Amino acid sequence: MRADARRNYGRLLAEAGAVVAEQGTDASLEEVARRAGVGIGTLYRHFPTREALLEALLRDRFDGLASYAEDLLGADDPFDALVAWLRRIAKGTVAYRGLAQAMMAALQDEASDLYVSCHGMRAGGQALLARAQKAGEVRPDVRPEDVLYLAGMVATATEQVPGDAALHDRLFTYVIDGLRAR
Amino acid sequence: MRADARRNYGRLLAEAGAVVAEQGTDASLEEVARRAGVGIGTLYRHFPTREALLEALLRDRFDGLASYAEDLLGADDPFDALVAWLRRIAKGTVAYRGLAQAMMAALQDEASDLYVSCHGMRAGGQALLARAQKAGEVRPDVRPEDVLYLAGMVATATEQVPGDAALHDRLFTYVIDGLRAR
DNA sequence: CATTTAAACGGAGGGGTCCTCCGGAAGACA
DNA sequence: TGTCTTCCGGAGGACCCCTCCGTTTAAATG
Repeated sequence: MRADARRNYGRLLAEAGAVVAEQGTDASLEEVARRAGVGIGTLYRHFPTREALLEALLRDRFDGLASYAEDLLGADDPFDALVAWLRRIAKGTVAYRGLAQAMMAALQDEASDLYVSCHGMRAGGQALLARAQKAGEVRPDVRPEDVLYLAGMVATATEQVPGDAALHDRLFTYVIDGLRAR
Repeated sequence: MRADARRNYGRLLAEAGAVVAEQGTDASLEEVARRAGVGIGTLYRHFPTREALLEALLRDRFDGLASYAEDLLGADDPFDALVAWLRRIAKGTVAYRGLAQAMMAALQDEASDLYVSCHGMRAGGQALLARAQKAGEVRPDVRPEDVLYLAGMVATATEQVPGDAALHDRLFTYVIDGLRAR
């Protein structure tokens, strides 16, 4: 990779982080390129698609969630472990407005950059869920995808009502209680 | 209202219904005008904002949900009544892709066309919830807005995964069970 | 009918965005 | 220093949003 290419890649990623944090996942890519002091063509060469850019932006986060899941597999209470993991997902997903949507869409498109990139995270969640089910704490009919959708759903609602943290907590609580085996 | 104005209003509304059904709530308004055989200026005169158009499109649906709630107030089981109402909301919201989002956003903007227009529906839902809570079937900490957000959340997930009706049902079930008083 | 008038129409136009494509710039390596 | 290959930049075509205003036309009036 040539020196200028590497430099531009870094600048683009940094500015993309800022712009997407401000404007959400469908921010203007031309503005990202402008702020990075780079031509729009350069942006498209490094990130052929909006999703590719998003994926680069999220890779670390996915890895963090994967290793967090591994840590939690050693926790005492399987249910609390799952809940803690989901809470972190739901909180983190709010970082970029529109991200929850994008994630839910990606979850059903196995060829998408995002789907592939979050594989480790998915596996971690699956393990946490299986453990909690085996312990009889989570209803047995819950599928692995379900918990991710639930987290995405809560995150979506939270995005729409950014001010109301109490609402977010209540919604999260309902969903978690709905998961619990009776 | 002049005859041509009334005619154009009707055409615009009809085509808007079709286009939004196809493309979702952020469909091209220029295409709506084109299909209606009307200038773009005419569209903006009748519907100054995208939300105004959406509101006109949804008014009947809101009224239907309001009167459905009234009917259900006479049903035997308060919990089942609430669930039936929510199920109908969640199903209906999927008619237009992006609608659940728009509704959740509108719910916190009391000045928005959508917020005002769905007042009757909100009141109906509030009554159903209060009855179910008084009967001790729904946890007491649930606020009136919460149930609408929950319906919107499920609808959002369903929009993202249009094919999987079973997923939709599962998610709906979790959320409903989370609402139930233990 | 003919005329007038005010409501309604239409679409050009300025400002954005997306994405492609290719001539030109500039690293890298000899 | 010169060559070669990679990389850059931004013009350009297509689309969309929304406003503004000259023109058309329904409808009321004489």
